Amino acid sequence: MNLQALLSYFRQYVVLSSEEEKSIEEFVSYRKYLKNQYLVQQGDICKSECFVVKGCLKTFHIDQEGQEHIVRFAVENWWTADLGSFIHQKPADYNVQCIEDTEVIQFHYSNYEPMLKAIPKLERLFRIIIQNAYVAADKRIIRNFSLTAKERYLIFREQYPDIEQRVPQYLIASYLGITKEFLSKIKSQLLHEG
Amino acid sequence: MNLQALLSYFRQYVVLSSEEEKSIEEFVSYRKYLKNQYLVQQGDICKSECFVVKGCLKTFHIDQEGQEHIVRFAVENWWTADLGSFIHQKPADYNVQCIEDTEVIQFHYSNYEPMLKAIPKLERLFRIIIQNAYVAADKRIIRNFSLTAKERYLIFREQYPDIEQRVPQYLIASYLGITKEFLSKIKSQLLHEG
DNA sequence: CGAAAATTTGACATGACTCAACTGGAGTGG
DNA sequence: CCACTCCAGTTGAGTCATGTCAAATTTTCG
Repeated sequence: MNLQALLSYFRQYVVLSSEEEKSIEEFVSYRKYLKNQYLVQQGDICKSECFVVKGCLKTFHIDQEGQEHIVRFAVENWWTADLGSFIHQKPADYNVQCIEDTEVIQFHYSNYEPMLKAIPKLERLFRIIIQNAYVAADKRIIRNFSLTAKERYLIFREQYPDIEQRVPQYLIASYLGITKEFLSKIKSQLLHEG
Repeated sequence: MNLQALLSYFRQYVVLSSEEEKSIEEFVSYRKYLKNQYLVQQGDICKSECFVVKGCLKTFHIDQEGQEHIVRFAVENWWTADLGSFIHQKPADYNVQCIEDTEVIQFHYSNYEPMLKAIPKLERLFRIIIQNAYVAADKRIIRNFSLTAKERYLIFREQYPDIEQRVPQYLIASYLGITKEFLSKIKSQLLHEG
């Protein structure tokens, strides 16, 4: 099992001893998924939190009308799963599905508290990671209120140029909260301007 | 300085020894603000994270067009400030202002890491609190995409009946991402239905 | 090459916004 | 206790951003 990607990610936030690094291995597992496979299905209990080593996934919610809404994407070095479901072991609000063949390092719910107990520094690590995610989510809420679809698209393109290359346009439209048709019109408008 | 409100809030999440509880006192301060006073101003560096003992505040962002957007409200037993600004000591994206006379327990940035060092359990505490806030923010993003303004208003009313009583309607409209006029129309429509 | 998936385009519909006028308290002061 | 102002809320007419639906086109990939 190759945990290098995870360990170097961790090292950005906390200093781990080599025993601690070793011990992480006991709590996690390495797993490969194929394109279109699901890691989490809405309504199920989310059993594992996943760190993406390779690949690309989408997290989406299906509403009462049966419409899909992309909540976020995940690529290399991102976390994904349904955190709320994982933490509280309640039915998931979201689906998580591979857009490409994907490899993840995951830890199972039953290992979560034991791992935190064994390596308390990880409390800090996860606090920082979630903190950043929270701040970003808050900003996204404001952007969705105060910016037009076109402005949001331009920001997305700048912020995640890599993701734009890897995922189909209709998923990006959904992430931005607009229809695929309207995004198409925005793009053609941008072309005919400059 | 009366920290009971804060301590009983903490006890929901972690078990603290009486020494630890005592030690918290060294890191925090108690402060009163009057209605309309600001705790944070957009552009300034946010120096303190605040726990609301009594009162009500709004967090809002002013966009390029000069329009205000309510990000959230805070009442008793909630935290408020600009977390992103606090953590990274960068200019704040948000204003935080009292809607009522308010009393808070706050800890200064310079005490943040020392406090976490002195009482490592608080890493866990803050992880859990922020985790919950993050999960809630994510859900709000989805709601804003998949629900109409009327549906969002009904959910807000159910979720925060207390807040609806305490804050003027035009601020609630802004929180919901709609204009005050449109919220007024929604309400009259709800009246004429049942 | 052919079928399925993704994207584009156009006509029309609508939810929500803007602006401006009006209503109705809640002070305030004379 | 009336007159005045100020602020929040309401209402209506017209507009705009974005959505819906359906058809045409392009791309992807077995």
